[in-house]
Amino acid sequence: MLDSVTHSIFLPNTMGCEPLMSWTELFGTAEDYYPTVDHQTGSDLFWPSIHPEYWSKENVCDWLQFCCDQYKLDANCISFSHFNINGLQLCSMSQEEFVDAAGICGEYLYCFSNQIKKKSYNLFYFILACLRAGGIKSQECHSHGRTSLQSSHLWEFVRDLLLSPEENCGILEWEDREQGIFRVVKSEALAKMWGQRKKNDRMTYEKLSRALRYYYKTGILERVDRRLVYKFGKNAHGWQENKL
DNA sequence: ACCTTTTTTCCTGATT
DNA sequence: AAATCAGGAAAAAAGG
Repeated sequence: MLDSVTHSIFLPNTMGCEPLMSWTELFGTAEDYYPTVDHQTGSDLFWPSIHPEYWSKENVCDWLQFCCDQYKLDANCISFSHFNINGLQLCSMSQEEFVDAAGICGEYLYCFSNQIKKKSYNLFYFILACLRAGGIKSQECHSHGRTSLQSSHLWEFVRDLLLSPEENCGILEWEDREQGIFRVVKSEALAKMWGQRKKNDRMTYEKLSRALRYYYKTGILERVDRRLVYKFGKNAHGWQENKL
């Protein structure tokens, strides 16, 4: 039910970004659903609970992740590096800049960012409710203080690591940026990090690489005959420098 | 409850 | 010799 409704926010009429009016109409007040929502819990700053202008980079990431998840935006058309910014910067982005950074998704993101800038506490509450209903996922994302987007698949994890120098710390390295060829520099570290992500402390590079080999079949990766070297295949997206 | 896809685990054997 | 690569098989986890 949430899905159908929320979709209608984003996939409707043209480019126009008219404000969302009907939250209470649709859902009742947020309090009806989450009477105990506390929008300034001690430890973690939930991004929905603070005005976007005050968001940290992490908050922006979480917001982006939320949008992708909740509105089924294709993360592949989003240039993550463009969103390595804080809330103030996010708020000052024009529609053109959103489109630059995220193609067609940028229009929706622009739309949504406008909504949250506007004020609409009901909207904040609604988002918070979605996050909580969606369970641990987004919260974990927070508690681990991740600065990159969570992605469920191994190849996306690898890709995002490749794309975020901060977290990468020399674990992966581009061999040929244009062709999507990369090398695993620290195999054990990679396995450990993937294990962390999956909450599996028994992960090893042996096992991780088995999973990577399965990608050859699906065209996510292509075989490179060098040890510890892989190449993104035609079915992998979002790794190119100038994507869209 | 069921089904599909992805990932994990384990293994045998080859290669570097 | 120690890592890595190759996949088959099967089980578990995830997602729908």
